[in-house]
Amino acid sequence: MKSPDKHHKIILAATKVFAKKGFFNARISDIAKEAKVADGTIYLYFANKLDILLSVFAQETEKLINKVTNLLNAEEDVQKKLTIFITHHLQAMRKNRSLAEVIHIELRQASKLIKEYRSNTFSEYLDLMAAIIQEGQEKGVFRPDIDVQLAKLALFGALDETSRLWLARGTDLDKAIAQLTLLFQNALVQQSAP
Amino acid sequence: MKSPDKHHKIILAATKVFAKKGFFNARISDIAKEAKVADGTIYLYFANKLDILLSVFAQETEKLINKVTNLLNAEEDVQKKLTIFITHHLQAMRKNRSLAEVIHIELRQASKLIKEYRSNTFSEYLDLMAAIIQEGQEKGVFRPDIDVQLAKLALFGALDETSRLWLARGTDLDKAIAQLTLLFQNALVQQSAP
Amino acid sequence: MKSPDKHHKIILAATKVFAKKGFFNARISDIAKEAKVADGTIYLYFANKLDILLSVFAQETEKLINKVTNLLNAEEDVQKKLTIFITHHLQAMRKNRSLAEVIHIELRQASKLIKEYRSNTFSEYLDLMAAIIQEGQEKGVFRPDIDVQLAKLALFGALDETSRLWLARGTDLDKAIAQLTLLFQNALVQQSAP
Amino acid sequence: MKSPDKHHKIILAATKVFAKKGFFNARISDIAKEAKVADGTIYLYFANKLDILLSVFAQETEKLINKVTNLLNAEEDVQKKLTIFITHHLQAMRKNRSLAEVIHIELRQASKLIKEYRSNTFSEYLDLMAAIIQEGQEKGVFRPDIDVQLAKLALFGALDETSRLWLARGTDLDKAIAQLTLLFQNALVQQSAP
DNA sequence: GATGAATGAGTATTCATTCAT
DNA sequence: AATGAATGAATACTCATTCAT
Repeated sequence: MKSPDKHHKIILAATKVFAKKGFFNARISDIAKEAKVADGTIYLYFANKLDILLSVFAQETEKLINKVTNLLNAEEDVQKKLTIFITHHLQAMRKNRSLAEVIHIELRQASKLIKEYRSNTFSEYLDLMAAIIQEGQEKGVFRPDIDVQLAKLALFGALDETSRLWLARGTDLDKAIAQLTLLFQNALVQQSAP
Repeated sequence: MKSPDKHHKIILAATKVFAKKGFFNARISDIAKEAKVADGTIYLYFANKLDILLSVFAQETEKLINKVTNLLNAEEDVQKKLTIFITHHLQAMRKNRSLAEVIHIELRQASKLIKEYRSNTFSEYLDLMAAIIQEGQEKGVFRPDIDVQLAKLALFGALDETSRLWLARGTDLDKAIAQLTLLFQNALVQQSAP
Repeated sequence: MKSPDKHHKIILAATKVFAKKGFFNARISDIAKEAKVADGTIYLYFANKLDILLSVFAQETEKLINKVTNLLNAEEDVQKKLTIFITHHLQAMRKNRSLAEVIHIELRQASKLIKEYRSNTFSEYLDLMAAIIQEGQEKGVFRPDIDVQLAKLALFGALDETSRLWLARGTDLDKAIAQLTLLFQNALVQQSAP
Repeated sequence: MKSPDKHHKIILAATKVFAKKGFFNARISDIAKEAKVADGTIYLYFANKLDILLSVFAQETEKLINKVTNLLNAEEDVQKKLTIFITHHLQAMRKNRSLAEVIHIELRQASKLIKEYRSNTFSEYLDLMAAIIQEGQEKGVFRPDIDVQLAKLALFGALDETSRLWLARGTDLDKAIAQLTLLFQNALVQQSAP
């Protein structure tokens, strides 16, 4: 029976190697060495190189979803929920730099290879944002004239670009969290009647 | 003397091929065939494969800068300038789909290879946004508590993510233009005193 | 574990192919086919094409040294030692035509690539000649006014040129052995006092 | 009409480049640049790359023959003739280092390509040695039991090996001239009857 | 004659994947 | 299950030669 332990070791190693070298420049043997298994062993757990990337991504996304869902469920206030999402996303990137690299660089890199690259799991993650915005609109807290899907997209784009700059230049993430929160609260919150 | 015409033909062909296949999966011979020159001819004009990508990117970015600068100079109102930038960027992507692909996929794809990839030229482009925001703040039209660099980043991220979705799903770009304008005007514009 | 057998098969094949085509005109795939392995397999055993040539040369030189050293150790008379060296060298070339080609054509061919091409191992081989000459001088058999290094050089040049002609024209090697022996005995042996 | 001047410039340039890089590593464009002509111009004077090498070699050999023939004709004594040949050969190498490289490295390098590489002209040069030896035998000065062709070969091999060492290590050529003269006089001269 | 831009055949080397052990 | 030696397809780049100007 395939060992879940080995499967995990390979995922971890692959995340590291993909983050460091990029999908195309990563070698199977790099991953094997990092995971301390033989090259051939990898093919007992994954169909091919792309499959490894997809698995890495799916698994990490799953974790993100679970974590942030819990946080959101514990909160009533939609404005605070928005803050929570922004905060958690960027903190998660900071906590797992390799994941950050994999998400916003490698995923795009392989996008030509993956038909449905922003697949179910990742869409679910993005939809957590959509749900917050919609809830805000329904509660009359967020402006009703903003398209939910567009806002979701814009927010994710902003988050992603922010984490890219952090990766590249080591900019201040805490400041970014505060600023993005401010920016999107401004953008979304309904002006209270005088 | 090397023909500028051929240089141009190769750039065009490369943009097309990179957009279609991605940098790593593009073959020099694909580009040569598309440009209707011999493989070797490419090396009379470019040092290597990466150099082609860089040249494509630099040239197209230059065009973007020139075009949008002209449009912005002809406008006084900062809010309208913001609208102009958003509108022009997405329309330029629509007009040159290959460029769109190259910008937001290929550039990241090769980012591991290019140290300063988002270098000079592209930074200049992004700084056009920063200039608008700053001008707005100075004129008292935009909120002063928003960090210019952060806002620039967020806006570009939103634009980029939007064009990505358009590339992937063919979403409605005109609606996106309207919505992003609305969203960022909300986010940035100072609430007038009652 | 890499098979020593395969290493050997590749060396043999390379010797043959280099001898037949020359270093620059030999193709890795020629060697692979001759050795009945895949092209890639060669790179499990050798770093690159030049490394193959060097390995071939080093190994064959080693064999020459071992064989002729044994023969020389079994002989006391220096004049006979000289004869033994000349004889063995040319007979070895005759026995292994490919080696002959590699030694005096390929080695020079690649000499621009190899800094210390006539390095260690081959120098050792040449020094066997020097040792004989020196011993002859010390025993008062060979003329003392001849420079050992020069004589060594001249003798090797003569042997090498002889084997070249044999390769090119198939001249009579046995006659050459007799004649070279005669020539160098004349050249080196001290005239006995009347 | 083809300019003899340009032909000469190319020969000179080729000698230099072949000597420096070796035949296979020399580029036509290197030679063209060195000769200050266009690449294509070379093909107005030579059929192909190998033809250049052959022409270089033939022309330089011709010069050697003419020069040494004059010197030999001015001398009666065969022993002195032998000395003259040895001296002139090594001095010529010293005077034209590039020629030396071309003769003993490049020629062998291309030997697989040239069927009759040691062609007529070069054979003529070698036969000057044979003629000296034969004359010596006929005059009763040189030993009659030495085969003329073999002796010629041995002498050339010794000269060639000597110039190789000079090229590689910068050894003392004057000493080499003296020693080789001594060695081959010993080898060839008939012991005077008591 | 002279040029040099254009050509395109040619090849060492890499690396994902397989499979005998 | 695990190994890692073996495979061989795949490709960026070079350079001798040509030929339109």
